[in-house]
Amino acid sequence: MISAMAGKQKPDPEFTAESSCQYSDHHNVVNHSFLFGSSDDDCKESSILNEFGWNIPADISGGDDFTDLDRIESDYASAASSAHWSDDISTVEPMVVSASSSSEDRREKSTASGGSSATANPPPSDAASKAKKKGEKRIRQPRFAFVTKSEVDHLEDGYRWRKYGQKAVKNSPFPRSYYRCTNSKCMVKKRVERSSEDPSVVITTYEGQHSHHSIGYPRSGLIIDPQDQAAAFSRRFTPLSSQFYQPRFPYPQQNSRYITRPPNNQGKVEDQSHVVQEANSRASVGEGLLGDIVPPGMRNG
DNA sequence: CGTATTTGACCGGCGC
DNA sequence: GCGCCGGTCAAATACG
Repeated sequence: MISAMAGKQKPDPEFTAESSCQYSDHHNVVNHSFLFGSSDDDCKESSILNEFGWNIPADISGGDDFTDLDRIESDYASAASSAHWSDDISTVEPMVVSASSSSEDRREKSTASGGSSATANPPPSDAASKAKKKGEKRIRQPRFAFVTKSEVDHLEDGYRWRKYGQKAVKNSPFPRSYYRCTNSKCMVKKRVERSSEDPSVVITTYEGQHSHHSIGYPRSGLIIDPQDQAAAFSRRFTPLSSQFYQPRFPYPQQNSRYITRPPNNQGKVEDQSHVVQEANSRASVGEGLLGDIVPPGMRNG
């Protein structure tokens, strides 16, 4: 993955979801656009579209069939520029990306030296493993991303995630967070970042597929049609309201105007909260966001 | 005390 | 070869 990303890091300054995604917040929900991609190798251009491998099938756009990339970009740009939002959980914008190869887990615990300079004497033992890993080409898991209008960064999806990294994003005041599924046998990862241009928008990228129904139910991995995943996400994905989850914002909230809402919006808050509760209840019964993605027959849970 | 998060260094790929 | 960058690691820390 690193390689795939690194290849595009130069154009990355144009990594602007705002300019590339379409959404509507007219009434709390949602234009589903599904972006299926191809491999990263096909994504040589500069926008998030390319990183995510935007490619939209016509049939599952929830009423708006975005089969034209330009249309998506322009639509989303207009939506973002207008920056009018009626609710903090208004939009889910799924995208699917298939990536070709990855070297991201090349080191998976290969060395104890890791990175911390705190370890005064990092054992150079990783050289060997490095050389070994070097030849290995990782098969990258399919990715699908959402552009979600939400005040919270980390969206509840019924699975538990452990944060393993955070990086500043170029040309963005907001960091990107990296999460891994807490299930040790599950290699699913996700990235969460907030759009720099429209702080009300959260971009969540999932990579891989859960090999378990819910926490603690391992199962052999299966490949599922990414379209199904996207469809499932579009139905299920719900930002977790601050009523239920109040994440820490380690970064400056200069755009906090998007994050807090006046008390006179209680009606809307109430409206959204039930959605969140629904999401939470699903999680509690082990459905999870991916419940739709993992067909019942494939679940162990 | 176990688990999750923070955080700075490290890694590998790419462009120059 | 060097620097940049996205992604990852893992010790330190925070949290329950």
